[in-house]
This record gives sequence, structure tokens and C-alpha cells, in this order.
Amino acid sequence: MAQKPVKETTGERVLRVATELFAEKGYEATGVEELSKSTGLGRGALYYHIKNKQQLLLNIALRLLENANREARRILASGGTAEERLHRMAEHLLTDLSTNRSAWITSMRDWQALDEPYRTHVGHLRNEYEQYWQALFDEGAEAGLFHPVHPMQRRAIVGMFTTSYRWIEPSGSLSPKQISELYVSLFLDGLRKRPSEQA
Amino acid sequence: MAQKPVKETTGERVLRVATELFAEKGYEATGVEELSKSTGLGRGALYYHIKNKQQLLLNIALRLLENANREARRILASGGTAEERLHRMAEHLLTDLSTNRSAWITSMRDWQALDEPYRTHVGHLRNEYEQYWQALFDEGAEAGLFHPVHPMQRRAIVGMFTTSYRWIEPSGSLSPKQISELYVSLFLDGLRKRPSEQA
DNA sequence: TACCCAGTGTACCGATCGGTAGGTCCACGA
DNA sequence: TCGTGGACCTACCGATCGGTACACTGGGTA
Repeated sequence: MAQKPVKETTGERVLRVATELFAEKGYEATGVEELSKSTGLGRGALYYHIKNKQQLLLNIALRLLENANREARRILASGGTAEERLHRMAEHLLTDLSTNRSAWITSMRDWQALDEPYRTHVGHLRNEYEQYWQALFDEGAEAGLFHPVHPMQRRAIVGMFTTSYRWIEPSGSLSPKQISELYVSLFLDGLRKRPSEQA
Repeated sequence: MAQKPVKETTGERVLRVATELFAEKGYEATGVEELSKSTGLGRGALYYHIKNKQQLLLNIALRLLENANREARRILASGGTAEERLHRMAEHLLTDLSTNRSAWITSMRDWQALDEPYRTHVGHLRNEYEQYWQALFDEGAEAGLFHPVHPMQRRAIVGMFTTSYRWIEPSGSLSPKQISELYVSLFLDGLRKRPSEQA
């Protein structure tokens, strides 16, 4: 495989520009006219490539979540202890959050703008993603490594990661891997000093 | 003080209904006409009580954050160890999240719809709130109780709490206090079993 | 040359947007 | 009894919304 075609199709370009616009101003606040101007396409040309505005939002969310679930399954099935895979899971999420920040912002913040049944479908994909984390925690607990994780704690942990779209910046001083390690050590080892660690 | 007036003013009612509407459908997606119908007020009457739509959003966020900061200062200055106050801080946040869920949803999700300088102002109030948590962590670290907390970890912890508006329900089986304890034990003690705890 | 059709721009659609003008109603005080 | 002002409603504003109709262009093909 020498090199995939460098040029993105017009449809892909529209989706990319829409992702950035939605992330910046919000889905509802972004007009089709603005998308038209930002892509350099007229209204008619725009609608030649997309079905409607809502499909753009749906595609952004679907692409993001389906990819996340695919990768989560891959990591879950990969070798190593539950803790090792947990680190991988965390690093991958932070990396994805950093590289696809706009799509994460839009998916997390504006998914309620979706009509049924898309909205429910997206919700299911999110639940599915959370279950992969839960599976890892359960594995760790069964192996005697972790304390059992309450579902509400699992939601908090995953939420802690995903809500990072608020401040993550690809140009930040810490790499996604470093940040993920900061997070994992937080909920794995905790902040409290052991008696043996006291100064 | 026998009893505060039971009846809310029309202005307060408008703000309350707007909070619920914004939370349910999103700020941009909620029309003034819908707010008019839900309050039972005509358009003219509505604008007699409010300046414009955006001021509603601003007031929702200001009321929430100013109250949160006031309470945080109070707890920070109250007695006890850093850990004790941390538990109080967490419980208070979860309780507030549970009782004022609609306002939290709107403030967290739609604050970007605010024009400058309001947007920046709200951002500052949020930073202020985070600093009260940071102060508690710093106190605990200085007392030799906690490991030093990286700012990114502090954001993650506070984010873990605030992002709970997504699934918190006042009628849930766990009380805000119970949930807050679940969270605090998570980042204070961690999930990992100590060697002495191994089965 | 004649045709075709993917891709595009322009002009326009009805609906709805946030907001306002101007009048009505009524409780209250002089 | 009249005037005043708070609270309210109806009718309307220009702007913008998402979406469509339709004509046109240009490169490839028969």
C-alpha cells in the first residue's frame, strides 16, 4: 500500500468543516449559510453532498463512537493484565480526545439535538463504550487486583476522561499519555499518603 | 422570621421555567415562543419581566456559580482537617447538582452561547470554584496527608463531579451523600487492593 | 459533434427566530 | 371620579432559519 490518496473528497471536507464549526459555536447556533461560506460551496452544492444538517451531527457522533468502541474491543481482547489494558484504554481515549477534540466536543455537548431514533442509538453506543471499561474493572476485581467498582464510580471515571475535552489541547505541555497516567494513578492508587510514606 | 413568602414572583417563575426548558432542549433550541407558552404569559408580558433571552441564561449561570462559590468559601473556612472539609465540599456539590440539576445542565452545556463579556465572567467564576478545591488539596498536601495534586488532576476530579449532571437523578436509589462518598473514596484511596488486602 | 451527468451557484420557499409597538385592563390613591 | 402605572396581550417587525427548484458548466464518452 504505497500511499492513500492525499486529497479528501468534498463530502469529507464538508464533514470536517462542520465538525469544527459545530464545536466552536454549537450545533444549533451554526447556520447552514455559515457552513456554506466556510466550505466555499454554495447552498445547492452543499446539499448535493449532504442529506441535511442533522445527518452531519449524526455522522460526527457515529464515526467517533463506532471507532471508540472498535478500539476498546481491540484493547480489551489484547494481552496482559487488566491493569495493563486499563492503561492502554486510558491512553487511547486521551489520544483520541486530543486528536479529534472538535468531534468530541460536539458529540458530548450537542447529541441531544438529534431526533429519535438517532438520539437513542447514540446513547446505546455510549453505554456500550462504558461497558468495555466496566469489563476491565470486573476482570481486575475477579483477579483480586482491584476493589469492586460501583457502576456509579465507573461512570465517574469514564466521565472524568471524556469531560477532559473541555481543557485538553493538542499543543499542551503534557502528552495524552502523560495525562492518562495522571488520571489512572489517581483512581488506582489515590491521593492519600500511606503511613509508610509520611514524612 | 416566621415564614418567607410562599409565592414566587412572576420574574422568578419565568427564570425557573426557562431553566427547565433550556435544560431539556438546549438554550439555542428553545424559542421565546415556547417559553411564552410554558409560562402562560404572552410575548409582551414576558419581555416585561426579562430584558432578553440571553439574560435568562446569564442569570441561571450566575446564580448557580455565585452560590457554589459562596458555599465553597464557607466550607473552606469551616473547622476540621482538610479531608473532613473535602468530604463536606463533595457532599455539598453533589447535593446541589441533584437539587438544581436543570441549572447545572444548562450552565455546563450552554454557557458558550453567552456573548462577551458575560462568557468570560462565567469562566472566571468557574475557575474560582476550582481554586477552592485546589486550596483544599494543597492544605492536605502540606499537612502530609495527600500526595501533591497536579492541576490537571484537580480539573479531572472537579470535572468528575460536575459531569455527573448527566446521570444524577434526585429520585435515584443513592443519596447525594452516598454518591459523594463513592467518589471521594475513589480518588482518595484508589481502586487498587493493598497486598494486605489480597484474598 | 452530440450528449450526458456529476457538481455547482442563484434565487427563492414557508416557517420561525428574538424582539417591539401600542393598546387594554384593573387595582389603587388622590 | 378620575388619573396613574404595573401587568398583560395581540399584532407585527425584519432577519434568519433549513431546505429546494432549477439552470448552468465543463470534462468525459459515444
